Amino acid sequence: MTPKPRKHRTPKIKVSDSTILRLSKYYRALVYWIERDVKTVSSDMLSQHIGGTPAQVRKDLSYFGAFGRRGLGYNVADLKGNIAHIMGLEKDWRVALVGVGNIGRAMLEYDPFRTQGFNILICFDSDPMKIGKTFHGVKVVNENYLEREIRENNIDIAIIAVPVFAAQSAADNCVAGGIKCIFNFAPINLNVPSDIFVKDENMAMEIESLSFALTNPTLARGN
Amino acid sequence: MTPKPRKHRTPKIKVSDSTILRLSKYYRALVYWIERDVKTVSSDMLSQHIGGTPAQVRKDLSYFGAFGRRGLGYNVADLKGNIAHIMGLEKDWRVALVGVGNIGRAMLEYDPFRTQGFNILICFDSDPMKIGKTFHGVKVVNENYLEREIRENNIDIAIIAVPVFAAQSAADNCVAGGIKCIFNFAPINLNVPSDIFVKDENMAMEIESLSFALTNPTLARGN
DNA sequence: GTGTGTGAAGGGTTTCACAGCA
DNA sequence: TGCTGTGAAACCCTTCACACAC
Repeated sequence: MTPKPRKHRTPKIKVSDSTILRLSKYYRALVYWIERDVKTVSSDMLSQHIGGTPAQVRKDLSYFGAFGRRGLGYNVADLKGNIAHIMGLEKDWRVALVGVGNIGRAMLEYDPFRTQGFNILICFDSDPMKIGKTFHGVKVVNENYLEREIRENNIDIAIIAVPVFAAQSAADNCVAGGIKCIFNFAPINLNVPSDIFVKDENMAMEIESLSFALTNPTLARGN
Repeated sequence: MTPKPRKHRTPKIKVSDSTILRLSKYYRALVYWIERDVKTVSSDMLSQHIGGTPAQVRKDLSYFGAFGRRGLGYNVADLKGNIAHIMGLEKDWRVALVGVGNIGRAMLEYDPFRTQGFNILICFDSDPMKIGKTFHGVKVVNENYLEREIRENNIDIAIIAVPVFAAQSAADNCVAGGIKCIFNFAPINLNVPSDIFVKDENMAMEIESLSFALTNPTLARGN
């Protein structure tokens, strides 16, 4: 009768990376509809909004629970809350930025970051001209102190935005400092223990895939 | 006897996006070895360098040709040349940047871009404070002229780095101007004709997948 | 009737294992 | 012998289709 609060379940199997990325998209779509006072959505609406199929939406969600009501669809606010909880988006994360170059500074200024609980608390660089200065309210510390500062500041996520030649040792120091999660912008395969989660953001790769798509219009597929 | 020049073949089937992204990695690895005067590599070396399996390396390459020599491996310079040709990396691409905000400026300053033949020739913005100015040697033009300028400058690739609310209309104007390839940083699903290749770079999604990985250490998988 | 939740089918990518060639 | 190239097997993800709940 009354809409029961739904608890999400934990899948027995590891869930695919594409499912997780789609959950992010669903989340953004739900925020969009909340702003517009839409109360209920169907898997069909969700799929159209993000560019997918209704079956896939239902499958993705079904890994974590039964959030909808048959014949009615999903309550927008509830589903948003459930996804936020599944993905840990209500939490605040303590983030460190290693390398205050162009990409690093773009991350500092990137708003969706801050507003979603990803707080860059400390920056590192090896350039004496930058050490001691403040960028966007965050102090730049000598990269030599990476391990200690990561540990003492209880950092959850390290963003590595240094040149290739410095990336592996930066990662090593982060790991030594106890980091469990790395967001890596350097176009190199970081060697880390298997319990460390590394997410690569390799702009060069993405760009080159555009070149491939233009060169081979008949071979390339979407994303 | 003499190492014959190998021509690459065109696959009969569409090749997966992950294969293309790995070709980029192989390419980077080969450049690395050329700098170090390594003449020959095996699929095993390649796979270790980028973090994969030897079988996958061979399979990926086999879609495009037989570039190795049984019992010997691959000639580094030849393979680099072949991959460059497959991916169109010897070409120069005419790129337009739509939106000169933080991300846009980071793209302007991003070196791997320029050095690989991706030339940002023109920028667009709607901010009167920016129009007419020059960033990194590139002039900023009023976004209203997007369609015309894209056409007249024969732009191959448009980078969309505007806020969400402006992204769809920017894409529409690019398409009207004849663009075939879009690199989209706005966290929104762009609606474009099916012959337009769109590559999404959604930082928020990537970041949220880190949050998921930290929240569910046992469920998350690599990249 | 409507739209979800899900086992089963289908399709695509990765891994295996070995033939074939240097 | 050593390592590639490649069909076949295994695996994973997506799509289908329908029972079921509202």
